[in-house]
Amino acid sequence: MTSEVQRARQSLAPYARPAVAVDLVVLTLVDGALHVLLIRRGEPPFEGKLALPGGILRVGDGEEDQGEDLDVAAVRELHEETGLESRDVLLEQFATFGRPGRDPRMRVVSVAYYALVRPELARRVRAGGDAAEARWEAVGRLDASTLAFDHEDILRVALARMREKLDTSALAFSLVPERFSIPELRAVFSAVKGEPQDPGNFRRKVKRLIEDGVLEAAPGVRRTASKPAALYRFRAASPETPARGFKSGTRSA
Amino acid sequence: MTSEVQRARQSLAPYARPAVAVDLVVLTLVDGALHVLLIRRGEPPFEGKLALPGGILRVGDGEEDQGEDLDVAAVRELHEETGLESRDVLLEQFATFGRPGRDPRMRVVSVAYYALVRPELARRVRAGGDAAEARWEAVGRLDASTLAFDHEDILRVALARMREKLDTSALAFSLVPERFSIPELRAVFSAVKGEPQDPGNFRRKVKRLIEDGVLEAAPGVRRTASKPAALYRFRAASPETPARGFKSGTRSA
DNA sequence: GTAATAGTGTCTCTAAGACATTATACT
DNA sequence: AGTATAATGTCTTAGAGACACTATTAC
Repeated sequence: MTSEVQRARQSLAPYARPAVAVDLVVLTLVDGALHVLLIRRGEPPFEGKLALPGGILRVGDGEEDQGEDLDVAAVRELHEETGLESRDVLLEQFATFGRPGRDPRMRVVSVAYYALVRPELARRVRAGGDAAEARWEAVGRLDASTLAFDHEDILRVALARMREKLDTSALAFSLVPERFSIPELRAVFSAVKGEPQDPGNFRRKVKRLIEDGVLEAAPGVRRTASKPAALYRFRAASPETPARGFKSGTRSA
Repeated sequence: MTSEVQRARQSLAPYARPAVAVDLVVLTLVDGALHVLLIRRGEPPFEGKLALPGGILRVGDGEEDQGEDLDVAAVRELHEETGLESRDVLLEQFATFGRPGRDPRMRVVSVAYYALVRPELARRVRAGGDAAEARWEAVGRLDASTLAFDHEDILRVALARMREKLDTSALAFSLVPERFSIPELRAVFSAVKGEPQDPGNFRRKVKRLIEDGVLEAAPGVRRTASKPAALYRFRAASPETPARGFKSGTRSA
């Protein structure tokens, strides 16, 4: 047993290897509801079902050229399947899925990322992207067994992680336009948390972020069905004052 | 480009594959300080350096037999290298590391887990485990470049994730004895957060957990250098009343 | 004008932080 | 007796939640 472990670390080559893929949970907000980008599968397995976009990690020859980093693969797949650039989205690894049998063809370990897309960029995806069959589906409307593989699990874990981080990171600002109104930001919180947010209380929370320098007023107004709303923007990280999201810093004097 | 992606999903076989490993950040508390289990490497690369325990994922033949799940591999490695059983520890996947070149021999993608070990079990590790060279090292004393591969990164990410979850999960209860005193639990918080916790305020927080049924009084006392402390235990999850950690539920009436 | 919603203000309650104080053990 | 620390209590402040209310726009 000891020798087995030691041999494993000494010489990795003789072991059978799984395929390693990168899968993407690409999310955006459409009309106040979370939507996920899905692709209709054209071949078995799961032919005709919807699946998360993704692809195989490039590993080069594995020795001299060890290939691309996981994050690079995620960026590449995102670009290939949506036309989006990495600077346009928040792309973050959140979990890895490797249950035997999750792909009936062979053992596949999938490193999963979520990609948060601003609403104004989401419209371009079908036109610009490579994947002609890509489509946005409302997360709430997906019933069990519409997704291929274990992609329903992956989606669920992505949403759970986002819920955890929503209040303590700058995540929400990647789901609104670069210049956004407070009601728009509130819609993100309502959608991700799955319950409406009180307008007054939410506004107060955002106002604190402005006082703390996390957000700043932006020119223009957002026209709505009634009274227009003022705009704000997320203040980019600077070396002295690193970017913070909700609650990520002390609010001392 | 489109066809490339489609071919990838249709036929995974022709792609070169990385090795997939499971690495473990095994942590415990010794004298109020976090310690991580490390193994002295006996062969290149990084001969003589300390490394996280871990091993290669078993994938079977990859077709008929697709091998073991990632979590199973983590449990197996933990047992092989420490003798610990999965029921004794909190084992949780937290991130995956795949930078090209992180292992000079070949492309290796490592799925990383942290394993939290109760102090009373930690002492058994050297005697019981397979890895005779395993040793506990104080996390605070590790200086850069003592660890092999990118294991310093892995350790850092593990600790960061634990800090995030400490207040919102039951994680802390896996680093104290099954029956623990409030000061012992406070030591866990102090060690993970890296700053001392106020005794009075911390006690008040724990008392709320007792009122809420998360913890319950346990028989006996913990003897200390001065006044003995009362003991408590974490109430196991039940179907009706799922287990909660710090703050993981509403504290309503 | 009316409807809708942006934006403000108020009241209550919970919890965190910074302590001071008391109680009970070990030496 | 003296020391250490478990355990309790007090005061202040920040923030969440539940509202009522006002202001400004589109129609």
